[in-house]
Amino acid sequence: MARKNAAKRSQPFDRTRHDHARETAEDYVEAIASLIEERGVCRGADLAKHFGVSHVTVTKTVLRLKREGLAEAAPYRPIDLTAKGRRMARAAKRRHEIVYAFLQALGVSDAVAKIDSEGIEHHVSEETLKAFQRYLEGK
Amino acid sequence: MARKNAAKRSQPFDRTRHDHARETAEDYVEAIASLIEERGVCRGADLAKHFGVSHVTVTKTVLRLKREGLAEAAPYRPIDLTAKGRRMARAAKRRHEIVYAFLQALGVSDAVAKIDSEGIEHHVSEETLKAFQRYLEGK
DNA sequence: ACAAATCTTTAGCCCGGGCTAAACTAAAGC
DNA sequence: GCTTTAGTTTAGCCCGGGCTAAAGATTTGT
Repeated sequence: MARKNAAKRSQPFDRTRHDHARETAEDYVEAIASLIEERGVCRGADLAKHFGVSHVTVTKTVLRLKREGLAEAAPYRPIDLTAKGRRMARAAKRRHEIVYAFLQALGVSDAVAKIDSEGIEHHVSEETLKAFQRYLEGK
Repeated sequence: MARKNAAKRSQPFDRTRHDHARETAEDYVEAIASLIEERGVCRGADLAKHFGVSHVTVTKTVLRLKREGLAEAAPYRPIDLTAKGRRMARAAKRRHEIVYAFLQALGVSDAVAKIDSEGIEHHVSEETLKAFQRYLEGK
């Protein structure tokens, strides 16, 4: 993903070039958490079905999550989240829910609100999220 | 970017796996159009500065845009958009402006609205955009 | 007109996230 | 217990979008 402007890059905390990887990680930990909640365990095949990608892609991505200390799994065993992964999952879920409820409150149909909220959730700052919440409360 | 669910993939028009590439293309044509408008021509170096990436990355991306019939440029010459590229740029700009105005109207600060709208614009459907416009008009 | 400065391209690398094919492990059925 | 079936991993490929280093083209200035 292209950085949006030069200013951002020259900041002290020069953002990683891999926003996209972060988004994927958020999607995965969120999905893993929800699958564990729903059916007790999360298997690679479940994730493959959930995201509509091949199981091989899932394996590779989960490998990265392990590398980054977000997930853990013994070979051929179900996937679990680390404390860090669970924290990220909770945060992502919260954002996701707020965005989804907000779009619905604005009059967007459920189906479209679902799709759009999945795309939007990774791009709303805390400030914007607060604005969404204000709207939700004030209506 | 991971596909969001299996359903979408099993649709007749199985969406391309490269949503991300489309977003980049939209950002680029939008930037190219705006640079041409501002200063008459758009050079690779301008884009590099605008996105905060190396000029080499710009060259590669512009090559892809040419391949896809969105941009055109003779070697060592300024970059121009094709009719198709201009159409995409107009559509992106419109979406961008609506999202930006909407966030501001919701009470988000200008700076944050600017950043968030850049991330969000690629993920709002026409239906959501309509809802944003309704809110803008009705307030 | 030529030298210097600026801009662009090419070559070659990295990683993320897709894929298929093939090998391997674990679970289920008999 | 052994075989089948289901799930997982490994190998090896593709493309997008980052990068640096080096080479080539254009513009500018004297």
